[in-house]
Amino acid sequence: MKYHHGNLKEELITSACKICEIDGHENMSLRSIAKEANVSQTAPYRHFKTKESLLAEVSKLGFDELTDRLNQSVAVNKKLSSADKFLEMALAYIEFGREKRMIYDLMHSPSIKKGDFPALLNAAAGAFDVLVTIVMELHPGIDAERCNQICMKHWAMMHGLIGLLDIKIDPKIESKAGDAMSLVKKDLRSFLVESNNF
Amino acid sequence: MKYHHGNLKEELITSACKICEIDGHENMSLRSIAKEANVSQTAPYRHFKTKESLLAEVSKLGFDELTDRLNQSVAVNKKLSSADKFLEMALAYIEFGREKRMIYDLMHSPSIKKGDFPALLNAAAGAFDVLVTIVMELHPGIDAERCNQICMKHWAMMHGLIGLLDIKIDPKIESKAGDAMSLVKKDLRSFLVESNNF
DNA sequence: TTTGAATGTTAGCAGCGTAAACATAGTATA
DNA sequence: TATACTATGTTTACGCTGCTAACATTCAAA
Repeated sequence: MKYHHGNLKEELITSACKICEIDGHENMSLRSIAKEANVSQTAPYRHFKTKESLLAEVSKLGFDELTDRLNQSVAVNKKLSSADKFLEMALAYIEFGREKRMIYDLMHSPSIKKGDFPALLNAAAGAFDVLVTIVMELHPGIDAERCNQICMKHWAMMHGLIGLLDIKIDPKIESKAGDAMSLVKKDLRSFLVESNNF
Repeated sequence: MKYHHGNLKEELITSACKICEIDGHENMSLRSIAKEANVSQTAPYRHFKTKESLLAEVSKLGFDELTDRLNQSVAVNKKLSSADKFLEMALAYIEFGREKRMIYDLMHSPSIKKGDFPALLNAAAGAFDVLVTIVMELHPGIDAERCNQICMKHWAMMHGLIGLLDIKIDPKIESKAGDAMSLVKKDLRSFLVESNNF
C-alpha cells in the first residue's frame, strides 16, 4: 500500500455519494467518508477546505446527473409533442427526486451555501435551462420574463411535490402517490394533466 | 434564584424559537437553548426525551402560526371573490415562508420525522385544510380526489417557490423576486395570475 | 542530489447529544 | 408535623463531530 493515494479527491467524492445515499447528508461525517476511502480522518483537508466544500462537489454531481436525465427524457423520443416532452421531463425530474432522495435533499440543503461555490451554481442553472428550453418550445416566441415565470412555476411545483410527497400530510395523498415509482408515474401524469385545467 | 424554574418547558421552546430565528435550525444546539433559558445543559432532558422532540414542538408552533395567518388572510375581507381569497392566502403563505424562513426550514426539515409526533402531524394537516376549504369554495361540488390534486398542486407550488426563491439559480429570477416582501407581493400576484393562463 | 511542495498521519482542541449519578424542591401520606 | 416519594434541577462523563497544528513521507524540479 503506497503512502500517496493518487486519486484521493475523486474517491472521497465517490465515498461521500455512497454514504449520502445510504445515511442521508444529515448523518454523514467527514470521518466516515475518510474511513470509507481508507484514509485518516484529516486526509480530506488536503483536498477540501471544509466539509461543506466536499458536499458542494457531491451536490454539483447531483445537478449534473439531473441535467443529463432531463435531457435524456426529452431526447429519447423526438416525435413527442412539446406538451408530452414537458410531461416526460417532469416525470424524469420527480423520478430523480424520489429515486435519489438523499442526494436530492443534499442538493437543496441550506447548509451548503450555493453562492460560495460557482461551479455548483452553474450546475444548478444547467438543470433549470433544460426546462427553459422545453417551455420556449411549448410557447414559441414567448418573451423572456414570461418564460421565466412559467419555468419557475413548474420548477417550484415539481420541487414542492417531491418535498411534500414525503411529508404525508394526508394519508389519502400518501396512498395515492404510493411508494413505487410506477404508481407515481401514473398518478403524476394525470396530476399534471388535470391540474392544467384550472 | 429558585432551584425549580416552574415554567421551564415553555421557556425552552421560546428560547429555541428565538435561537432558530437567528441562527437557523442547523446551528441550534440543545446547549445553547439551555443557556438561553439560564439552566444547565441537561435540564431540557427533564421535559423533552430528545433534541428532536423539542424541535418538533417548535415546528408545531410554526404550523399553528401558519394556519392562523392563512385563516386571517381570507377572513380579513369577506367581500373578496373566491379567486382573490385564494390569492391572498397564497401571498400569506409565501410571506410567512419568507418572513420566518428559518422556522419554515425547520418545519420542513427531514431531521424531524413528523410521523413520530402526532401533534405535529395534526398541526401540518390543519394548515393544509385551510387551502382545501378555499379550493372547495373555488370549485363548488368538486370531488374529493380532484380537490386533493389541486390543493397538492398549489401547495407544492407555494412550497417550491419559497425554497427556490433562495436558491437564486438565475440572477434575473432573483432580482425579479427581490428581497423586500413588497416586491414579492407585486411579482407574486402577477405570477399567480399569469401562470393560470397556461 | 538536494530541496521544496504536495499529500499523507497523529495528536489534540472545543462543541455536540446524551446518559448516569447526585441534589434539591414540592407533594402526598403516616 | 414528620417522612417518603416524585418532579425537576445540576454535575460529570462518554463518544462523536469539524477542524487545526505538528510531523512524516513521497514526488518533482533544480
